[in-house]
Amino acid sequence: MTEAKSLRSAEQHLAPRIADDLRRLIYNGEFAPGERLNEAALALRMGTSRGPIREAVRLLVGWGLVTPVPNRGVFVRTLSVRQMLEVYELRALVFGFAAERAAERASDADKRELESMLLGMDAANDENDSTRYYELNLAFHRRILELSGNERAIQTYDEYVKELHLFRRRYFNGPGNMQRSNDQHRALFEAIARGAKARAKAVAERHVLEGRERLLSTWNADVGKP
Amino acid sequence: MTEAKSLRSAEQHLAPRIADDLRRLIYNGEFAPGERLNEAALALRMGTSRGPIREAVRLLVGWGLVTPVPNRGVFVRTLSVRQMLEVYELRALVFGFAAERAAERASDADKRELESMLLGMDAANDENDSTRYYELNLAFHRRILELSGNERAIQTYDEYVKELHLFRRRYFNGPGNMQRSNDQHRALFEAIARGAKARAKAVAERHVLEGRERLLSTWNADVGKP
DNA sequence: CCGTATTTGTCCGTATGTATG
DNA sequence: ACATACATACGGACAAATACG
Repeated sequence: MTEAKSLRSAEQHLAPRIADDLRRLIYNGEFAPGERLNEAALALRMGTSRGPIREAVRLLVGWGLVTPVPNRGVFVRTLSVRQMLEVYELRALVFGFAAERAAERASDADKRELESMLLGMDAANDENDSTRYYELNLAFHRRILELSGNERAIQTYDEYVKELHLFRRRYFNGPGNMQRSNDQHRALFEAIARGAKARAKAVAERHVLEGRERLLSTWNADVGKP
Repeated sequence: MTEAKSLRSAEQHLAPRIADDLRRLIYNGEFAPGERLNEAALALRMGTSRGPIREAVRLLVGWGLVTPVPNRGVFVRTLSVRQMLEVYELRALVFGFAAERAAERASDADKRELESMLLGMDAANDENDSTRYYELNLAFHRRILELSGNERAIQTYDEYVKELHLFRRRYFNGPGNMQRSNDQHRALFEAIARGAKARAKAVAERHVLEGRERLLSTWNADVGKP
């Protein structure tokens, strides 16, 4: 439902907000991969005209969530397994880089913050609260990216995560992997905490790549769509 | 001058072409960093209305060449030295990754192609043809990216190169560095040719990072703008 | 193979917000 | 502080192209 607009005037810059709404709708599966987005229908749904819709859609194109086809419209992007593997490789690369830098740069306060996130994930794990675990997991990774001190790296990483999100919803991590994933988080934290940059980098890369392997095997068990 | 459009009708999909024209204009310095892009003026210049201009500008935003300011318009992005250093680090990372993969995957034909590019750069160097050297240099790097077999890596790399282009025009490589740069190319080629992936990765990373250092020292000698 | 319907691409008028005198 | 100028944001209409029957 996405609370529709009620204010009539003083409502400017609709496009970015509409783009964010659309992003959420795509993540939630309301618009399935491969589906076409109808400008007029979206305009009606969002209670606006086609202008802001078009701009919002262009933003989604820039984010890689939809692909435009001339004179046909835009389609929710379908990430092939091959493409997903590619993005995972790059995500591993950037995350490894960030972890290496974080090991060099993290302050004591930063380390305490990371540890508290770790504890939170432990708790979420015990309570089998996969949603909360997922959120904390995202925040943990992002914090490490921030600690790299490289703003552009954060941006790149976010792009990858956004794209993988298209897949992650379908092939979700089972609860069994949650514990294992968090063990790796702890190993990564300890490497960062003691400034072992080479190990931090290796552990971080491996962590992402193992996530990739899990998803891949889940998919292989499925023999789902290409 | 960028040959203006002459065809009047049957010309559709203006936005992507306009965006590409604008990209060239920015690269050529016609629009200086920090300068504001006026929609109406651009529409007049391109011989179209403001609609396609708006969309083209949004594409530029997605490419990171311009930054939008609410109710103020878009401005040609000014890459700070810090930002440039960040992008260089990431470019080095991706290039190192690609070189490692290329060392594993390059066929004999691929290797011959790389070597011919190398010879072309030698020739351009001898003739002091920096424009041709620059083109071949770009193609050489790009070919290695392609050999990585990771399409998304190519895309990411292209993004970085586009952004750095904003800077490269001002702080251009002197001819003295051309020889040294090509020596590194040769070392990289040899590592790829004999499948030494670890060395290929290291050489590739160092190559980009040394380019970064050169640019940095050029800038330090300048004490130019932030 | 052709006509029709639907959808995207384009254009321009109007409103709103910011900066400048 | 106020008025004016100016640029973008939005809305709706027209034109072109594709898909379908």
